[in-house]
Amino acid sequence: MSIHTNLINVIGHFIRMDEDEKQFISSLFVSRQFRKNDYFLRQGQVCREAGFIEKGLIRYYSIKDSGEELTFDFGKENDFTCNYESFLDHSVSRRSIQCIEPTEILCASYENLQLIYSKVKEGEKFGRLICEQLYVYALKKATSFYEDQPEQRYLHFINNYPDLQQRIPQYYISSFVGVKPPSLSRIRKRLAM
Amino acid sequence: MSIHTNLINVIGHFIRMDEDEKQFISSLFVSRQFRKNDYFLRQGQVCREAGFIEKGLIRYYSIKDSGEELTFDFGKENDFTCNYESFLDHSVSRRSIQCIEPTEILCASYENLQLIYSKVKEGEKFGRLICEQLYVYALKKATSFYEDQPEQRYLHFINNYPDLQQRIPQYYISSFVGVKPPSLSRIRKRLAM
DNA sequence: TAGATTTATTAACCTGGGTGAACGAACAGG
DNA sequence: CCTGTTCGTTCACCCAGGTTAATAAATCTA
Repeated sequence: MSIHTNLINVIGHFIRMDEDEKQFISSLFVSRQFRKNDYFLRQGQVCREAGFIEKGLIRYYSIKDSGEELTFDFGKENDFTCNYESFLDHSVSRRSIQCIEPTEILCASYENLQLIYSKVKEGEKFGRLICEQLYVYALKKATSFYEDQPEQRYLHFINNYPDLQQRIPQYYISSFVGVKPPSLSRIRKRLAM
Repeated sequence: MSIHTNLINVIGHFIRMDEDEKQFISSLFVSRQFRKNDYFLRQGQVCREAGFIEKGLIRYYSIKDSGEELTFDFGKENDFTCNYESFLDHSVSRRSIQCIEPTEILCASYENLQLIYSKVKEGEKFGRLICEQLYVYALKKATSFYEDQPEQRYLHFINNYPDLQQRIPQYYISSFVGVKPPSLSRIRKRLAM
């Protein structure tokens, strides 16, 4: 019986598991393939699965009242993904999760996730640590809008994700940074000089 | 033996407790009095207590490299408070929590909080729900910088906290909204017309 | 209460991002 | 290989917020 090595390694950064538990956790995830532009989650749906990105690249976005698309995050290999709020309380998602490359995601249903929490020794701890990590990340994101200019946010992006810069269209990046495409062009021009 | 009524009521919004548990939880919190401008937590310290604001008003702020003070949140009666990151892993806090009114805070040490998690039936659930609430709030905050103009963020502030507007100096509010005081003045002038 | 300090507003000027449009490059599909 | 589309950049113009400084109002405090 095969095991999802990357997934187990990443979970291993959070908690300790014995071999049976690794096998058990692995068995709760099923691999799904997505083509470019396919959706892992669509606005208006309820997020019923949590995912682990085995390969590929996704973006999180929402649509403003004005109709404007807003890309506020990306996910790549070895990242977890879901709309956490929607996943937790089965509320309708206001955000979409779209693959911007051919992507393989290991998916676990809400019920299977609960099995990890209840059956695995440190399962509850895993859930809490994931939530704490999400919180710290969201807080950092909010803080960057207080503390940094768009130029600095762009620099953070290319420093934190040097590989992603090549794989993501500029207009997704500009949205992520919080400016419009012409402005990101100007920033890039300034930095190049 | 007296019970912290407000505290227990607020916790009651998250979990169910029997009378013994209410009494037990109450006993883990000790009341502390703060004068205006006193600190619940100073930048550079480790946050060793979580608090419940019984009465008064606090602000969260950090200092930018430039020396500029940045007020990014407020807390008022019936809110919980701490620097969650620092509290959880005993890391040094980069943020300060200061009372901007005479304030009474019911305080529980890290160890006492762990007692709630371990001894109270739904204690773990309480911890998780608090974390989820923090996450959702931080995410909303980040989102508001993507979606809203300063004017809209100011309007959200006065709609969400109509009572606080009178109790907080303008230059804290302007910082919270993400603009400088002259700009908030202009926004207020625009709105008044 | 008077004087000192802090806070809020206003003005003038500057800067950086938004907007709409044009252009060229890259790309996809037939 | 050509053609239509998409994407990134650039331009000109506009506008909102930043900056600095002056002033007015509110608050402390002795």
